Amino acid sequence: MAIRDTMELLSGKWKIQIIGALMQKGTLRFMDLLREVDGIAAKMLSKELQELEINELVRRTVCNTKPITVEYEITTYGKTLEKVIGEIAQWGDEHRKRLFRKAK
Amino acid sequence: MAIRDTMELLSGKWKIQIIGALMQKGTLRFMDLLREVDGIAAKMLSKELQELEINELVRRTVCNTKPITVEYEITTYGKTLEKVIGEIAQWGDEHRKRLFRKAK
DNA sequence: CTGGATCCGGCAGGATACTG
DNA sequence: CAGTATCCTGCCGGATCCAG
Repeated sequence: MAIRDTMELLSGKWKIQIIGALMQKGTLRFMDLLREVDGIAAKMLSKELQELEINELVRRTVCNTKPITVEYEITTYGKTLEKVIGEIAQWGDEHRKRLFRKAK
Repeated sequence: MAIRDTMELLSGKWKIQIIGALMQKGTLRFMDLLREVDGIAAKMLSKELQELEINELVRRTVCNTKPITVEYEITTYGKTLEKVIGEIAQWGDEHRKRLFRKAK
């Protein structure tokens, strides 16, 4: 089933959020992502980024600055996920509004 | 972040697939879902369905037949997820095609 | 700064058996 | 048929320390 394929690529607690951050902000360094994706640990960020890179959703570029910095950005292929993630974000947004309405 | 809200509701290995099945087929009984959602165990199906019911994405109806049967269906609120899940399924579909193209 | 190595606890989730 | 109870396991992911 197609849904399984998608969810497998996006498995893990953080991948969608990472992609979401990169989609919003464009190119980001490791440190930026660490700040942007709230609550993630360096090890997890590293691991999730590797998996995203393997699946060609994210491109990793090492800059020979001193000290080394690394930039991450969405690939053109990764950008095909934009619609999906956009929908997810939007739905969550309206879901929140709904909860707020019910609260009072 | 909105994405977190969405993914929390849809957390677990099976929820999206369950919703997907219900979206396609309409109302389904427990047994039907067990067959429809390939690979899921009864315990998991039961648990995920409960969580979906709590979040008002799915409605549970007990029919007093003999023996008892229970029907599940997407709520109108759950149907607002249609676009999201549709996008996921479609993307997975094209992702598969892409993999196939690269394979040869 | 960017990560790899290690250690570790919790819990998601599978198998099986049982109940109303 | 529609679950619940129980047990067991892997591995996800957090904390911490180390290295280039």
